[in-house]
Amino acid sequence: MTVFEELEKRGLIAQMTHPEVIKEKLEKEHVTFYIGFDATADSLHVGHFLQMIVMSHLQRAGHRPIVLLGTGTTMVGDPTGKTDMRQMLTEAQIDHNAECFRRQMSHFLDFSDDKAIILRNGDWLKPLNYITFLREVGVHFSVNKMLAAECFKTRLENGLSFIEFNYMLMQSYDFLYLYQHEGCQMQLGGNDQWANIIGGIELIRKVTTEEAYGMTFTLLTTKEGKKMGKTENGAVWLDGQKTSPYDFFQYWRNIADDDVINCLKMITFVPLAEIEAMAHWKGSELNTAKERLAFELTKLVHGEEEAQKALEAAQALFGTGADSENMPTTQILDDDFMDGKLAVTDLLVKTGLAPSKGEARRLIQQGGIAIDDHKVSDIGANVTKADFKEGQMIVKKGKKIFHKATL
RNA sequence: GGGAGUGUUCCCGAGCGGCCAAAGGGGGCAGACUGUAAAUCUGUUGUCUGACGACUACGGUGGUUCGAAUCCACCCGCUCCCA
Repeated sequence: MTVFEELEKRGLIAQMTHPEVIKEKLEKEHVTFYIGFDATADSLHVGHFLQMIVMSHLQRAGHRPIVLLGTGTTMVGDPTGKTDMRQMLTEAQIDHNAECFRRQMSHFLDFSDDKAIILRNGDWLKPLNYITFLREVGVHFSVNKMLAAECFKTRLENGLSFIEFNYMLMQSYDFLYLYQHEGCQMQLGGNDQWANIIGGIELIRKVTTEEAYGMTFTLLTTKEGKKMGKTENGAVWLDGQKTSPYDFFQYWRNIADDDVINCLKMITFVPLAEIEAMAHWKGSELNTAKERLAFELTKLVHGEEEAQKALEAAQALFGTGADSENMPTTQILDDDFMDGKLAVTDLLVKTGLAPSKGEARRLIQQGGIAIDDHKVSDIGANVTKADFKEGQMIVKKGKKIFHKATL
C-alpha cells in the first residue's frame, strides 16, 4: 500500500489541489513538504496530533517534512476559526515556545541528516520591508477574493483587524519562500487552512509561473463535532509536566464509543487490518479498543515505559483495586498538620483535587470523596499521620480520579 | 469626524436603586444508572466559615445616594448607521 492510499484509507485526506498529480508524486518522488505551526503555547497539544502523524507517515515513505514554526506569523495571529482576536505574544515567549515544540516533535519525526528540518518564518518575515512586501506580494492578492473566503466570513461579522487580515499574505509568502529556497513543493495543513494554502499556491504561480501543491487533512473532531483534545480544564498537552502520562492515557481511555475507531485510524499507526477487526466490536467490547488507543498514543508521546506504567496503573485502579505505583502524588509536609491533624478539606486543596475549600466541602457533602476506599461523609473530618498506612493514602475523587498523598 | 447601541459571574444571556453572589441556558463537578462509554435523572457551581455571617465581584475611574450591576460624568473596548 502506498502512503497515499494509507492516508486515504485512514480518512486523513480532506482536500487536494491536484489529486492525480499529488498521488503520483508521493509514489514516485521524494517530496519536500511543509506544515506550519503557531507557537502560541509552550507545548504541543492533542490538536497538533494529526499534523504530526501525517508528517510521520510521509517521512517514513521517504518524503521530507519541513516543520515551519510561526515565529513571525504568531505575532500577527491567524484569524481562521477564531472568534476573538488573538492575544499578542512577546518575542521571548515565542522563542521559548518554539524551542519546546522542537523537543516534543523529535518523538514523531527523525531530524537526523536533514531528513526533516525545522525552520522559523520569523527569520524571513521579520526583515521584510513593508513597501517591498506590498509591491512584491501584496499586488497579487485581490481583496474581494479574500473577503469571499469562508475563513473570513465569521470574522467579518464581528470585526477583523487589519493585522489579522494580513495573515493570509504572510502564510502565502512563507510557501513562496520555502518553494524558492528549500525546494518545498507542497503544503499540508488542517482543512481550515485550505484558503491559506491556496493563497500560497496562487502566489507561487503568479511569481514563478510554476505549480505547487496543497493537501489538507480532516479535522479531528468528536462525533458531536467538537474539537478533540479539549477538556474543560484546557487542552490535553503532550508535555508530561502539563498533562501527566496517566492523565493523558485516561483522556483517551475515556473517549466516547463513537470516536474510538476513528481515532485509531487517524492518529495511531495501528495497522488498518487490525482496526477493521475492532470496528465490528460493540458495547463494552470497545473498552479493549479504547485501551489500545490510549496505550498506543501514550507510547507515541511518552514512550513505551510510561505507557506501560499508565496502563498498569489504570488496570489496577479500575480492576482489582489500589495499586498506587504510578498515581499522581502529593507529599504532605509536617507543617501541614495542625496539632497532628489535617482537615480533609485542606488535604483536597493541597492535592489539587479541589480548587477551593468551598468546592472541597461540596465534594464531601455530595459523597464524592473517599480515602483508602472509605467514603468521607463529614465535612469536618480530619486525617492524622496514623491514617497514612505505610506513609501513604489514596484519595479518590469521584469515580475516576485517584491521587496519592504521602508523608 | 457625527449619530445609535453595547460591555454582567467559565461561556451565552436576563437583570426593577434596596428582596442580587445576580433569572435562564450551556459547560463543569458530584450522586444514581452503567462498560473508566453515551443518553437520562438528581444535586451543585465566587472566596473564607461547621453554621450565623463576612468579604470580593457586574469594562475603568470618579460622582449622586442611607444604599448602585442598576442613575450621572469622563475614559477604554466592541457593534451598527452616516461621512
